Amino acid sequence: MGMFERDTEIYRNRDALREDYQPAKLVGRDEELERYKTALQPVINGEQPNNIFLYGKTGVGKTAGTRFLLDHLIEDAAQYDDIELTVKILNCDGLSSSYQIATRLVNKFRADSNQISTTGYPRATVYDMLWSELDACGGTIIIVLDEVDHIEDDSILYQLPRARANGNLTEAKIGIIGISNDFSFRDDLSPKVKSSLCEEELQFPAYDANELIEILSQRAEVAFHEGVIDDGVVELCAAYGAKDAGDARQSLDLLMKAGDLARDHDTDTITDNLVRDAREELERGRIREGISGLTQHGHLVLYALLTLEQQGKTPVRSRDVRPRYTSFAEQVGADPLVPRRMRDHLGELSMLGIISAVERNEGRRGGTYREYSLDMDTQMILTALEETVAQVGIHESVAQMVDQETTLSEYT
DNA sequence: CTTCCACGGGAAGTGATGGTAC
DNA sequence: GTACCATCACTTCCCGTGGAAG
Repeated sequence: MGMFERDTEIYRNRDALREDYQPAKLVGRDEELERYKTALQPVINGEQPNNIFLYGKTGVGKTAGTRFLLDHLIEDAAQYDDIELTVKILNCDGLSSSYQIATRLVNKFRADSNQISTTGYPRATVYDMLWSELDACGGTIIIVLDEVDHIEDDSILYQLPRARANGNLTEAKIGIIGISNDFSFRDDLSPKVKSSLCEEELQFPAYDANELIEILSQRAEVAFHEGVIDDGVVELCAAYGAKDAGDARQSLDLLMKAGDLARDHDTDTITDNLVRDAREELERGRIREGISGLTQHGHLVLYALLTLEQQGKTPVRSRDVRPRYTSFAEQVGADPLVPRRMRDHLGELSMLGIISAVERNEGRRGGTYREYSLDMDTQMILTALEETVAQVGIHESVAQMVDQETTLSEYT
């Protein structure tokens, strides 16, 4: 027996559950894709492409549908000698400024050996680089900006569609496809940008439970061997996805995680219980990821709330979190943040779903304030903190306190 | 009705960090 | 090296708000 041994194989093709898998047919998006196709038609006619704005909640097939159509568009455009089509897809997640978008776009057009740094240049320099890359590429260029709502300024969305009119480009014809799950993003755009970016608007509605079941069944059939999935598992995964705004991605992730758990445990069937375990596991991952992205003070605020929860002092308003937080900050030799900033951290934690906030208003007596409490199991948060945080001194004493379920008198 | 509270949101500014260009 | 440049976490300050108290 070697060191490695093949697992009991429940998967026929695990990739079919991945986000980037492209099934031959996209379920439940017929009308949307038909309209999308019409909006892309000018490309094949060799005309200036439409700018398209696509919106709909997460996991409703916006990105999948876009990739699907653009792959076909590239294929079909190849049959016409007079069309040189280039498609670049950029996910704007984690990029907050037009400057960042511009640097990434320049790099998309450049060879791996010739990439530019994402900081350091003046803004105008980066734009000039972008124009020369676009013109050097030439032909028809479609730029897909996925999660475009992450960009906090209009600049690139204003510049790109107008680059030709403003004389920055002479060769290339540019089409922008903006994808967003934030409905209000469109309304917040300046009128100038709105009119050019939103020439064609497409809306993808959420999947209903039946569509989710159909999608999951379609993928599961490819992904798993016969008889691996218990009755009701697909429906359960679909139900979780449907509850969270018709999100197919979430349902698929859940099914895949359940499959992975089954494989790890050397069992050959996926049961309802395994799906529930998978859900917990995914939740843990989400929390861990959220916590690892926090600053030192974010962690200290969370430790403060954690101990208060442990002592049964939650829900607690920010002014009562503060003394605990400042004492922790002093223990690790950090200057405590100003109250306003500490509240920002509390708000960030509740955005991440790690803690929950309830707004209260006692009018003239108490004004408006928020009461915070932990939204997750204390032990789970503590474990996540331990894995990602190097706040040794605090962590030890907090962990001990949680373990013994005693109240340490020095933190009152 | 007005008053008042503790907030949240936003603007402006600071100083550190990490980068380019000369 | 110097002169710039963008970005981040943060501070400071100010203004607007919901709703019970007066």
